[in-house]
Amino acid sequence: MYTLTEENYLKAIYKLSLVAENVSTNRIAAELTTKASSVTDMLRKLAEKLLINYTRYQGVSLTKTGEKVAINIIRRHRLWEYFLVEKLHFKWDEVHEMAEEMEHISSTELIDRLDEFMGFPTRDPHGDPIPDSQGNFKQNDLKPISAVDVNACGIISGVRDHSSAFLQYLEKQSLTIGKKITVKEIITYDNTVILQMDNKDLQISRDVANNLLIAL
Amino acid sequence: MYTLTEENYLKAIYKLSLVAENVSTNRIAAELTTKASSVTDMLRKLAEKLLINYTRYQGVSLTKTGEKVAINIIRRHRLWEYFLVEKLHFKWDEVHEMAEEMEHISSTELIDRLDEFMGFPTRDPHGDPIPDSQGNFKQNDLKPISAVDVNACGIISGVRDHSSAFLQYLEKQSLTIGKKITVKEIITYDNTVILQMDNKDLQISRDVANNLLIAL
DNA sequence: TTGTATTTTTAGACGGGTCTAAAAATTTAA
DNA sequence: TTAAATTTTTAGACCCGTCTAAAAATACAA
Repeated sequence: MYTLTEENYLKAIYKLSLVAENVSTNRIAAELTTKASSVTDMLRKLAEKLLINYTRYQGVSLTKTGEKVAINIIRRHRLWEYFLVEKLHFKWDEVHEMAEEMEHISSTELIDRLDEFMGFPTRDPHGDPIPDSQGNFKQNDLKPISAVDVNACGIISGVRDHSSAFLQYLEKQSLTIGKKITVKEIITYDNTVILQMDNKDLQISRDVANNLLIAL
Repeated sequence: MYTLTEENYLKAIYKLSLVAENVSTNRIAAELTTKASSVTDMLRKLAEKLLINYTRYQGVSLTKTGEKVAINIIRRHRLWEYFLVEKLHFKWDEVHEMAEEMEHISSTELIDRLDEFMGFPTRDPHGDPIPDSQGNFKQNDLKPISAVDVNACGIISGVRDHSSAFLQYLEKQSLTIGKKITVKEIITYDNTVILQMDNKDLQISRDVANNLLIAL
């Protein structure tokens, strides 16, 4: 239906749309580590196929169709990640690259059967919601630890950074999905955060606090 | 490691090598439904990468490396077919196209884990052997029903034609892998074969007899 | 063995996706 | 409000895999 490259552009635009209404050429180029000129070429192509709204110099947004396609790619990605972790016992920091390839397998019947096989999971191994076959899902309502008040208490429920370096660090500190934590103190000097978890204190840097999401 | 197209060429050459020592440009073109000139271009490229032995006008054969790559693609294809049938409950005539896409997922770790997850199966849903992680497998020693003597008796163990039309026909006639059959008679007029299976007689055409393999 | 048919290769072109370099539009700052 | 900086687009090129048309090599047949 769509080429691998088109799918990757749609996914990138969707992701960026979540943090900014209008997505710029340069943002897309950065996200896909490609050049702005390449992006412009592809935007023209996607606009022609009615997958995005695009006028020169004005940035882009997904059309209804484009959004549907993007959500479907994300569904496939997250279902395969779930499969890799739950069925093949990969660790949560090992699955991203593989899922990047697998998300382009086109059969919807396959994905629906996979979904059923795994019991219709609603969250992937990183806590991100898995859209159902209709594309419906509830967006996470989570906050980075860096944004909550002292004495706030919540459940670790997601990450903003999916890099294996970050995930491995979290794993090592046992800062995994489902853990209950309390924010004890925020050091004003460098925004280091002191957490309590399992009755122990734990220090995390500003960057980590920024990328670790909790449900209050 | 290799592009999708390179992998498809290697697989095609491997397949054709099983029935003819030296594989011609035209045979490959037919197998991949492309043009001879395109094949020539790709052969030069594969030869440069030391995956095939190629001299102009002389046809090609796989190098040791090329064969290893080809067998690995076949391993991936057959493991995914097994997965689709055994875990996701697809029918044996539905899985070929999906597996054609999935065989190009590159991670060997993934394939080895999948293999383990399914208990190291040795045959795919069509009876073809699945190479192990070292690339070892025993080639089937099967005969088409059209090539055995009257009164011969054996177990249906494979097919030569993997088209869904053929597989659906077999399914309908219950001529599936594992069934025990006896060749009762061969009509000399048109080589129709009369089989006995489950104490019932069954007629199959010359073409069907040619594409249905049994272990004696 | 010589001519014809077939197979294979070459030459040149095209589309998809990418790049660099330069031009155009937009934004920011003086 | 004009100049400078930044962003975006265009122009032209390249690589990959493909194609058509034509040339070259090989195989077949009289």
